[in-house]
Amino acid sequence: MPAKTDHEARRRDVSAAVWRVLAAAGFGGLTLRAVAAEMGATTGLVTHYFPSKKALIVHALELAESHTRELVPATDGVHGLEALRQALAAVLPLSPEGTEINRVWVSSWDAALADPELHALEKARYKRWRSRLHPLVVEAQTDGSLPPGDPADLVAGLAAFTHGLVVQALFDPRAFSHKRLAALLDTHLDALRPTGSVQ
Amino acid sequence: MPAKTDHEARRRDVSAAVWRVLAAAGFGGLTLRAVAAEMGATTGLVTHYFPSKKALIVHALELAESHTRELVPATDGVHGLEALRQALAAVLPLSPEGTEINRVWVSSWDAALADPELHALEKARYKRWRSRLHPLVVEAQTDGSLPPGDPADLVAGLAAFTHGLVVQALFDPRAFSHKRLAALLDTHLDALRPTGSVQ
DNA sequence: GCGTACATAACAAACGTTAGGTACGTACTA
DNA sequence: TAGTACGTACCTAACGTTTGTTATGTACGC
Repeated sequence: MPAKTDHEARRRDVSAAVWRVLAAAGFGGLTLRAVAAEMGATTGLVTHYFPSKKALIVHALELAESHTRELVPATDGVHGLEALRQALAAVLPLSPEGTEINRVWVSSWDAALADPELHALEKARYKRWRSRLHPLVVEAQTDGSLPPGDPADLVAGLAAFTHGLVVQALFDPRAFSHKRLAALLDTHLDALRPTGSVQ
Repeated sequence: MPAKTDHEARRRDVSAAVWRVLAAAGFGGLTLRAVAAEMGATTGLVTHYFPSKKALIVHALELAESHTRELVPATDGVHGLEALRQALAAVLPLSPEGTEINRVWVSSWDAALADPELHALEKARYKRWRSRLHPLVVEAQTDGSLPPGDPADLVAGLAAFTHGLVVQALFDPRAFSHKRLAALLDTHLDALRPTGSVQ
């Protein structure tokens, strides 16, 4: 006995509203009432689709991850260092959507550090991100555009570099323009080139 | 007409309590009542020394910065890349205090991104950090242990790398042990050595 | 008639802030 | 030297909001 409304679609509407609230006010400003108001509805609707605020948060973070993945361009035909460069650039706040995602991401860390369950989810998310970068680094190493050594260390370093830039850019977008961010990433990757390697 | 109690000392006591609350519960868990309970006192005491919660937060962030500075070892007799290495290592969560500071720091970003005043303060704090690193980078460039180019770019990249490691380490301290964090920093600095440069 | 989809509304808890009250040391006056 | 006025240091208690959660009600398609 299915109802007329598309449950999954409506749930996505709620998620979208959650996303808009997060982008505007961060996790500290995420309340059921704010989400409801964003939809022009009441808290009853929100609780109807999400049993608790925690569930709302968890789902919002899953949304953030999938949004991030959507920004990564198709790497068809692109290989080695260039594929890695594109994968890292996709994380930088080079577009309004990218900025929005990163703002949500960074602001989630307060809650994620305080709540054990969110902490574990964030830890796993980081690990997934690194394992997506891993094969790209290995490929760049084999063609000589990245130095040898434990690829996991290189991945961690590149993830760190990228996310560190993200944070600085969020707080000072004027000093870290889109152009400069891209240039910083390029220069950095080039600087890592093994000694003797040429373009 | 000074009172018997040392106002400044008592204020520091309150700040210390704020700090302990932040380290344990993050900014999301920072409430006047939690601070008061941490001191075994009431909210009346807290408001007596800080006019508002905002003032409490601002002071806590100033505290975080000065704590960070205290961890930086004296660079007497140390120069060039080694001084830079020490300055960056001081920011890493290599000790319980370092972990505590970084936990507070990272968790402050949610509030700092949402509130314009805190945003400006955080932006300025980042700028101050970079300008403290700047002369060290220049020195390392002149002695050839860092490649030429705009030192500001190198500073931003190194700050990014370090803070990015901090975040990953906070979420996965087992995967990012003290030993590995130090090694990652060392390897990274060495990888940046200009082509042809030797130890 | 029954389950889904909401709105309405109330709940207790926790929040920042504010006001009033008490205790006590210092400073001034007689 | 005694007495009084005053400012500081807090506690107690309440204020009005806002929070997440929950119970109840209503409309409506199957």
